Order: sequence, then structure tokens, then C-alpha cells
Amino acid sequence: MARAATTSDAFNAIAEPQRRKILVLLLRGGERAVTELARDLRMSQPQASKHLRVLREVGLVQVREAGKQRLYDLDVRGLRPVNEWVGGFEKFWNETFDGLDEYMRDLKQARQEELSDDDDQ
Amino acid sequence: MARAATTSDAFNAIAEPQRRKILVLLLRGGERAVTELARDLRMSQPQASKHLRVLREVGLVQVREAGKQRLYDLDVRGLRPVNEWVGGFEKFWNETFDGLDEYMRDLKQARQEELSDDDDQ
DNA sequence: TTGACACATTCCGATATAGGCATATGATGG
DNA sequence: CCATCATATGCCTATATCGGAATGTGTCAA
Repeated sequence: MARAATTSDAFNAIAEPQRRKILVLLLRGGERAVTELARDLRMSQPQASKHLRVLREVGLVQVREAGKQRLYDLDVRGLRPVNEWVGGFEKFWNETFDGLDEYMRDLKQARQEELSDDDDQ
Repeated sequence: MARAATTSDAFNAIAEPQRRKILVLLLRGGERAVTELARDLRMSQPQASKHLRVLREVGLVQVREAGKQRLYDLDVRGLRPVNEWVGGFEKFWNETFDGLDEYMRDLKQARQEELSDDDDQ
């Protein structure tokens, strides 16, 4: 086998920067036609179509036909799995030990950076 | 070019199911050695090491040396970018129109499913 | 029907990855 | 120093993508 299944779930869909940009654009501007999206994000039309196909297949966008155009819109429900998964960790870093844990990590991290002399971004 | 940068950020790191499992395991059990992780998740030791390397490089785990072993632990801070990005959408689906929007989508979705006769998982 | 426009799909090449296997590196005990 | 255990790394193959270019499909207007 090679690379495990990819374009099959939301996690993989949003791993692509271009696709994230599409979603953000839809989040702000609402419904948009393919060409519009392509233009705004500086990508070719086929490229946009392909990404939109992926997003549609994993349920992150919905399409509506309007004459020659196809208006794509965000479907936030598709992000739920991701949101929930990540949420599990948020709890952890907020609740556990009331932040003490993170505090300890920061200390350790700071100490390491002092020693190794390489600076984080 | 081909596939854009991948194992370079948290989004891509968590796109891999195996890596997500590792993170969850660390979330629950805390610090663990490589072999332990490999055993629990039924993967080879090299496989585990490679995944851990990726997770380390994007800042999702931290390592601590303990004799022959290397204990990996979760570093939730690495998940922040993801959490924040997804959070932007959560706001949307909660605030906008006080849920009316989602309600509309559900209606449309239901209608579509009725018509197309294919059932969702 | 024909042409123009909007979009989807296919074919292509380049590349990065996941996984398996063998092996290198590193620490520990004797 | 040597054998052993714990990890990391390198090499290899198969595969799934991303992007580009060309082409197919579908809609509308004249």
C-alpha cells in the first residue's frame, strides 16, 4: 500500500491550503460561482472545479444550479468531525490541572530554547 | 508541481488517521514510548517512529529521553492553528441567523435526499 | 442549429508520501 | 568491549494526489 485514503474525509480535504482558502472565501462572501472563485483565488478554472469536487464529496460545500452557473456554498456541517476532534484536545489544555499543565510545558519549552539557542517563529 | 507541501503543518499532520490515533492515545494515556505506541496501535516500530517524527516536526508532540527510551507526549499548542481555523466556522454556524441558516440547509438537504433516493451513511 | 459561455472531466507528468524491510545509531547491562 | 534492547533512518515500491492542457458536457441566445 501507499498513502492511506485521502480525499475521503474532511480532515484530508482541509489539509489542502487552496481548499481551505475556498472555504474561507465562501464563509465570508457566501455563494459563489466556480469562475469567480477561480479568479479570486488566482487558480485555473479546472483546478477550482477539482477542489470543489473534493469539497463536495466530503460534504463541505453544496451546489446549486443557476443557469449556466453552479453556485457553491459552504456547508459547515462537514466540519463537525474536525471541530469535535480538535475540541477534545481543547478541553484538555483548558481543563486539565487548570492550565498548570500548559504552564509547565511553557517553562520546559523556554528552558529548551535557552539551551538550544534556536528561536521559534 | 505536484501535490503541494504536506507534512509541513498541523493540518496535514492530522490528515493521517494513524497520526490522529497517536495523538488521541497520548491525550488519554499521557507520555508513551515508541514501542508502546506501536504495539497499542498495531503498527510497526519504524512506522510509529516516522509518524512521530512528523508530529514532532509540526509541533504536535514533544520528546523526552529516558534511558534507551524516548517518551513522546502531546503538545496541544500545535493544534491551535487548526482549532482557530475551524473555530471561525463554528461561530458562523452558531451565530449567523441564530441557527436559521443551518435549519434551511437541513431542509434543502432532506429534500435532496428524498429526491435522489440515495441514503447517507 | 450554431456559437459562446460556464463548468466538469480526462489524460498527462512530477512528486511526496505511507509502508515494508533492512540497517544504523544509541544507551544499558554484563 | 560486546550483546541487547529501543529508536531512527535509508532504500524501495505502489499509489494518490496536484497542476496543466485539452476536451467533453450542458445551457443559453440568436
